[in-house]
Amino acid sequence: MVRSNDDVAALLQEYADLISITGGDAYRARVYEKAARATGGYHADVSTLDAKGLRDIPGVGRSIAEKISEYFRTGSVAAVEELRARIPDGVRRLTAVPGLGPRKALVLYEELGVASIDDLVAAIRAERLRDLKGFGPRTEQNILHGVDLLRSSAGRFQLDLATDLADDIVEALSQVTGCLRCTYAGSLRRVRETIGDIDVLAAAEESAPLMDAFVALPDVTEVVAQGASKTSVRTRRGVAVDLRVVPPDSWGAALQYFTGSKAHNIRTRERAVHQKLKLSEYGLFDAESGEKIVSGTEEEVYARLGLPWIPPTLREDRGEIEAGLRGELPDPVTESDLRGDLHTHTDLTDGLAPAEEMAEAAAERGYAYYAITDHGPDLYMQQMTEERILAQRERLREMDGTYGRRGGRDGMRILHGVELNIGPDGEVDWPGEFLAGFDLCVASVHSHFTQGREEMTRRILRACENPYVNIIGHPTARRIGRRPPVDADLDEIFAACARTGTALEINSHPDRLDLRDEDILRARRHGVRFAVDSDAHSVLHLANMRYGVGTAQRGWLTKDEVINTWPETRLRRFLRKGRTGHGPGA
DNA sequence: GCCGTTTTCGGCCCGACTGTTTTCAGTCG
Repeated sequence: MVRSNDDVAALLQEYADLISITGGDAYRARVYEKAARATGGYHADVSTLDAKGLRDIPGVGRSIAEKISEYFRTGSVAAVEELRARIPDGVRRLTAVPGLGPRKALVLYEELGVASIDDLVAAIRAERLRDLKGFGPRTEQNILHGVDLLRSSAGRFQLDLATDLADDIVEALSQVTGCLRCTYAGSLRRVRETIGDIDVLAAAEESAPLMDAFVALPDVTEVVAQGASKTSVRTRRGVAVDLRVVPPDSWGAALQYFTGSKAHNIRTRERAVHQKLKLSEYGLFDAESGEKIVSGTEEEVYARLGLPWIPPTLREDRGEIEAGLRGELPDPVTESDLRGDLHTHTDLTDGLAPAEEMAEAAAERGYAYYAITDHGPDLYMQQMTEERILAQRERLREMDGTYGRRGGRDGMRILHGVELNIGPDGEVDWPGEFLAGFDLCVASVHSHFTQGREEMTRRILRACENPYVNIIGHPTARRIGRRPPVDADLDEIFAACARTGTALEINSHPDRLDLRDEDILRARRHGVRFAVDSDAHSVLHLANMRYGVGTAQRGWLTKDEVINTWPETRLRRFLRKGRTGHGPGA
């Protein structure tokens, strides 16, 4: 659901950015950032909270609570408006360029009048940056590189934003009288990692009531086109949404057509032609007589083409047609197959919620086991120590089995883990003796992203060979639109994972989705096991699992390849890896 | 601006890297 929490979080973050750009107190900016994060991840809808309720949000005190109230009361916040008047929004958007922060953005604006990404690129091309104090030719190159990165994802939206919006729209339209079916199609249904626009499909005898309801939705800011079968709008967050209304008996053909991908559709239409048929969004027809054969359901359409129904996440023309013809389509892992989450954080490090709240929410998801894996000490800003993590272990041992439907010792098992930092040479935070006390260890790259290919490969291989490392977290360390994947010989790493019994993570966070689908397809050929994890830093993030599962499906993963679908005993056996002697107590 | 079994004032996650410097500011995680 699109929540007002996200609006408030965005506003607080914007204010923090503006404070930083205008050279305000850095601590003040940080407080607003923290409040933004806490609000975005808060379990209750902030628009329903009173002053006291607002102040229960961590990091929200009197002043911020008042600003939030002011926002809901008047639609804006005076303090934010004041800074907005001083700094054009384009200047703030400059700080989204990796390598370009608030200080440099202000210099660029004040000295060169740069107030947009386009201005910025023009100024770099004219070599005007290098004369500024603190800038040079290398800075120009780095910023230009950052702009490329940003632009590679420009016009596309993060999967969670698009999904939330689409869910809301589908829910609203489903209530309209006469709406027989409604769902979203397109790349969102295929769970692509970013979304260009949203395609919503509805079935009704009459389209007008649906079209009217659609353009009247509160999120709609602009109607681009309105017709009987298709209406296009733009929404508050800039996402374009198309609604297509089709007659009920065309539903299957339309859904198949609008789900795509284009490449997949070309293949299915080719198959139709070979069978003297014609496939369109209206149905499957006899090519000669023009007589309609089927159109009601996707299953019927595929069946008439000699194919089993193909899960949308597989429809990319990556061999799914051939596999379907051979009867070898994989049965993709689903969210309900998951028995647990193996990578999550608490407020002991950079998470927002205490372990108890996270465990409670995990138990509500029906998990049989749940791992808490806060950051190790090498991520210096997290201030972890042996004492702190051992104290956490004691608490978790007490909580073990007490959450979940059955309660008592039969309840959800709580695993104590850690997210280790893979250092530049492949070393991790703690020696083996200490790591042996954990139920599992995730190890991830968090620094030195630009190492050369050989060094990076060696580094990650070394982590795989560590007998205590069970899962390589977000293996390529990419951030969609912000940081490219690290340069490493992935096939060598995949082979090492298979050899050593190290799982590769599919990190479900919508700005990571790492491994990505193509890499998963390659990795599984090596016989690697995977862990689909939320990497949750708040209770709400636990639900990001759906994106990780979608990504796993796009990588053709079946349940058996994903270790956190396994029963606990099988999982524990896997987690023992190559360890001898002092294994973790089960 | 928030927060407190160290405190209602004085702290605030800290260190590394980069490119620009000639001793450091800015950015990042």
